[in-house]
Amino acid sequence: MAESRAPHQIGEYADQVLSVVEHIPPGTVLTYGDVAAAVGRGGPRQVGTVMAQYGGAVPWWRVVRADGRLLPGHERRALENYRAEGTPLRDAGEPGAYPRVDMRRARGDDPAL
DNA sequence: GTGCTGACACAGG
DNA sequence: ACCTGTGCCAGCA
Repeated sequence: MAESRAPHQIGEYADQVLSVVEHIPPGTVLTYGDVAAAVGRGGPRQVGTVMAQYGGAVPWWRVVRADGRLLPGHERRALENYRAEGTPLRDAGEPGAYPRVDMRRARGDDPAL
């Protein structure tokens, strides 16, 4: 019963998702689907929803779309981190067009997958 | 109960 | 490279 009503306790699902993201080693990235698979529950959309709310507490830039696209509006922020971590990128060479993560090389080697 | 929305994935054009 | 539609799962009006 009476569990002290913690003001909005983070659901266990969100907790697991954040945990996985925290464990992504620098220089590598995972897709939303990968994280969902690692957690073993929900889908990429659920992961996205969780990240939208608590992403600020974890290295959100290490989670990208399956095509290696960066978050709309945060490309700049992500690039800064990738440059500092040495994350392999695919340069488009076109000005104005932001580069994308080279999934073939940057994808995390998480054994959960 | 129905429908829309969302930091997604994938196939087609 | 871009856009569109469909499938998926959960939350919310």
